[in-house]
Amino acid sequence: MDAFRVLEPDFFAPERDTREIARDLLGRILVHEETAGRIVETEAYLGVTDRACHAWGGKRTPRLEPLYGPPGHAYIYLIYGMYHCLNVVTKPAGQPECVLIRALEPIAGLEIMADRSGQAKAERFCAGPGRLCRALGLDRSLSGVSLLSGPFFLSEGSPVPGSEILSSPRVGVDYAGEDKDRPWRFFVKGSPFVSKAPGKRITPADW
DNA sequence: TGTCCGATTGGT
DNA sequence: CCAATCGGACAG
Repeated sequence: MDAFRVLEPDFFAPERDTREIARDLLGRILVHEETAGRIVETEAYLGVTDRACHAWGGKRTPRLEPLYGPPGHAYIYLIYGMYHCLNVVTKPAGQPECVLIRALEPIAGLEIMADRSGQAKAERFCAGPGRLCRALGLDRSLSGVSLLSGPFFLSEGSPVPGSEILSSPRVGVDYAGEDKDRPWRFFVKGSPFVSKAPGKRITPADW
């Protein structure tokens, strides 16, 4: 894992839009101990004004504290009593915006991922937010930790050019009213590792 | 303390 | 299409 160079802190410069960061995270590497994967799918959650965001309306609870913390840290929560979802906090403390990591292309520790995921094909190991957390061994005990150092971190990898990025509405946010259709899901065009086949509402990767 | 629900997944 | 499964949020 030493071969991976950790992402520089200025990746999370205050002036960067969370959607820009969501796109720039594509192609980067997520490492946890002996496993690693290339990010191929993300979603942006824009804080207090975004009905799909956990912090909508300024909601703040113990579980959400990491989301209100410094950028470059993880916000991990348990969903449906059995799966975990990993988010990367994108803005300075007090500004609860983040990027949900939805799929990875496995690149290290494939045997471990296969065992943990119970999946037969590598394309499925990390295809979905719950699956990738299971494959990398991530759970809420890691919520709040920095992703810029330590055994759990983000590495530079190679950013994906805009021409190779597509966007669509976010998945599973029908409860978000007027915000449910915002095209803030980003994924690598043609990647067989994304969580689901691109739907019909694909748009250019803009906002 | 009691009830309700979910940024998912896997099986029917 | 639907059940699994439980922590967290909130009402009382």
